[in-house]
Amino acid sequence: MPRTARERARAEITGEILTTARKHLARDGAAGLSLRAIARDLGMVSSAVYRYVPNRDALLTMLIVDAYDTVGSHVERAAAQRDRSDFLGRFIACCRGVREWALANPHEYALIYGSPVPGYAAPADTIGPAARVPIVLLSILFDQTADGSAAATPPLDPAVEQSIAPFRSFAGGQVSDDLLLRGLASWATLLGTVSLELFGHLHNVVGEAPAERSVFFDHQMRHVAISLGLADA
Amino acid sequence: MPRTARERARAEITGEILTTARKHLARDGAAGLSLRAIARDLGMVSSAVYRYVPNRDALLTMLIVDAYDTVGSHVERAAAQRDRSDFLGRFIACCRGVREWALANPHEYALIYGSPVPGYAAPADTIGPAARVPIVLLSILFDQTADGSAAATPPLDPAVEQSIAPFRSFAGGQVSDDLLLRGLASWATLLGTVSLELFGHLHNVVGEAPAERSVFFDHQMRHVAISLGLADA
DNA sequence: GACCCGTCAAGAGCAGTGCTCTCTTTTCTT
DNA sequence: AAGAAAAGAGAGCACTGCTCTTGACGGGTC
Repeated sequence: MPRTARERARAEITGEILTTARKHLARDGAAGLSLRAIARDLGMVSSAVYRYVPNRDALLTMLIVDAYDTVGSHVERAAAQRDRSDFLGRFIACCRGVREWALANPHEYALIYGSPVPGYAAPADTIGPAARVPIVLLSILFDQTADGSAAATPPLDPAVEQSIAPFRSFAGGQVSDDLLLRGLASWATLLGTVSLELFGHLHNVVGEAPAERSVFFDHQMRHVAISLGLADA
Repeated sequence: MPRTARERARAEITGEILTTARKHLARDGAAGLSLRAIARDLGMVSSAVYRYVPNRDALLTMLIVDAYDTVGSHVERAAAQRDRSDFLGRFIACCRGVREWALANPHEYALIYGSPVPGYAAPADTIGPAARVPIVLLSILFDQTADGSAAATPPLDPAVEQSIAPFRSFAGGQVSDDLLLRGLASWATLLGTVSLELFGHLHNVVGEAPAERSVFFDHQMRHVAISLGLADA
């Protein structure tokens, strides 16, 4: 925690810069994010901002971490409201949580799950926050496996098993390779479906009314849940 | 076709601008696309470019249409190499075609399937080219249905059926609603999987070696094919 | 064949951007 | 109180998209 007045002021101004940046991001998107505009909003000169933020990319990184954290906590909260043994309920809550947050914060979603900004490499401090949502999903597969309700695992091509070695070691061997692969497919379908909707690829495909979009999404996610063995067909 | 010398010159220069823009897009991405840089490459002054391209957004639109067309023709060609009755082969060829093109042209892929550029609304002339790949996929479901090998359609919630009314009318009623929904899920999984890989979300999840990535992708797409009834589990 | 109008290239210029450098002021520490 | 560290302010560089004006060239028309 900050002690001296200077440190307090520094933390405060840094916070204000971040808040303003978030506001600009929500309104104009990542590409429109301007350090000068932020400085103007805060009534300071552009060069002064550089005392707090090394450069534009660093600010973007902070916003990325922030976005991962907000969607992560949103999804964690949504999943926690269901009974732990209600695997299907947790899964659907999770999916809805991602979509709700994405619809409410489209630019933040685009920032983390859309095209990476060119010439920008995500630094290591994003990987922790980025893992929060996948971990919530993975925990369902954990519990499902521990519960004994996971489907019997079919034989897999060794090369396929080998390819997800990093993921298996992350999961600690508590989930079968087959289920891990299905989980990754679910993750891809979830993000794919949200991205299709958010990026405008469902025009003339799914009705525009929010209720239609919701019903469609829920149905698709239920379909995914079935393929995970979380629901009956 | 151009007739007068002036029109010929105009078409030629417009083509050169597009070619150079494509080159810059491939190297620097959409955000780094600069009319001035293109003008420099072509040995003309920046304002002269505006004789041929109304503004940066219009150039982006041309590149978007171009990207949709190249991936579309690439996938069409890949699918056409399989026997028409080989549904699974056509589907996998299609998926691989999308991924191959995406890996070879990451910025183009990001341009059309990643975050939309802020403040930019895709004009109507993109929807035709954008539909080419989905149409290839849809044609497999057409043939599968005509062939009688599509699974019997389970009863669906009327609200769900209603939500995909635009898509159903596009498909002309030749494919069951259930299969259309599964098809959309497949499309989402395909794009989701490619996006995860391309946008760096498979780090520490799937091995980095191209062979591992390929094996993983093929397995996931086979899983999708199963859910479409194109392959046995 | 002469003319004249439309098209084009070029340059200057405006407003904006990220970022750096220097200089001054403020604030904390000794 | 004096010195050091931090912060603010401003000028400046190189770049962007885009507009406007000026001058030159070419091609259809009288």
